[in-house]
Amino acid sequence: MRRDPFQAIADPTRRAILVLIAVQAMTPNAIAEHFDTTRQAVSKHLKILTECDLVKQQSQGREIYYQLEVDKMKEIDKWLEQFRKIWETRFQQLDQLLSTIKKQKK
Amino acid sequence: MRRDPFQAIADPTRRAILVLIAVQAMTPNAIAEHFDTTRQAVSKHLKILTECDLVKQQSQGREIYYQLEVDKMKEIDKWLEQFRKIWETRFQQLDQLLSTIKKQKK
DNA sequence: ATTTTGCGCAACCAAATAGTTGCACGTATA
DNA sequence: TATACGTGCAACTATTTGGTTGCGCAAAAT
Repeated sequence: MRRDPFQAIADPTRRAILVLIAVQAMTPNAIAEHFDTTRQAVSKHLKILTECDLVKQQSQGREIYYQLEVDKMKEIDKWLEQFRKIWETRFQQLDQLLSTIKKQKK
Repeated sequence: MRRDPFQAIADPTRRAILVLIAVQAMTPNAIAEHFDTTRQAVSKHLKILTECDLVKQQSQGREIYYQLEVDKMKEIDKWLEQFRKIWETRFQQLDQLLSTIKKQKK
């Protein structure tokens, strides 16, 4: 089974769940109340998110709180890094171009 | 049809294609040579990437060069932004904790 | 002790997806 | 002009995915 953070954040509901529990840990039921879906559906999403370490569980009595595991998000950020370099370079080039035009005007 | 950059980068082959053409624009055939897959499969991935504006085409004779559209990557980066804030805050907190311990040692 | 609540899990279903094969079309080359 | 090449696209298949329903189990409430 393919299970990586990229595949995990492909689903809009899962992205929303991540944003939601980033603020504070929540139970599946509490999460489900925020969306137009059932607890079981949320539970499945949480399972996927847990399997790729984007969230972690924390039992408290019969309730299970899910909270964001921010470290795994860095993996996505790390992959983006290489592209960030590109757009920063291009921005610099644009910047240089603009300042060249500016100088020519003077 | 769901078509957003998050869903696009969920596939490892598509991520590899993006990295590949980030360096320089390439034709579908040239891209396919880099992977253990057929041209048609690559073509399908390119279609998806094109549909969500992560790449753009540039015809040259009968060849079609595909190049990275770096701007759309920023959309993913923008979403990550909110989590980056979290891990930076946590790092600061850890940093403060460490310096507190350091002071106590003195 | 019995009922309710919160939960995970397995079975099932419809829709989406990755990949293959075959074809059509325009561009080069002979 | 005839042939080869580079490509997109449609049809088909196997697999995956998101969602639902219906369990069973353990903790809390009655």
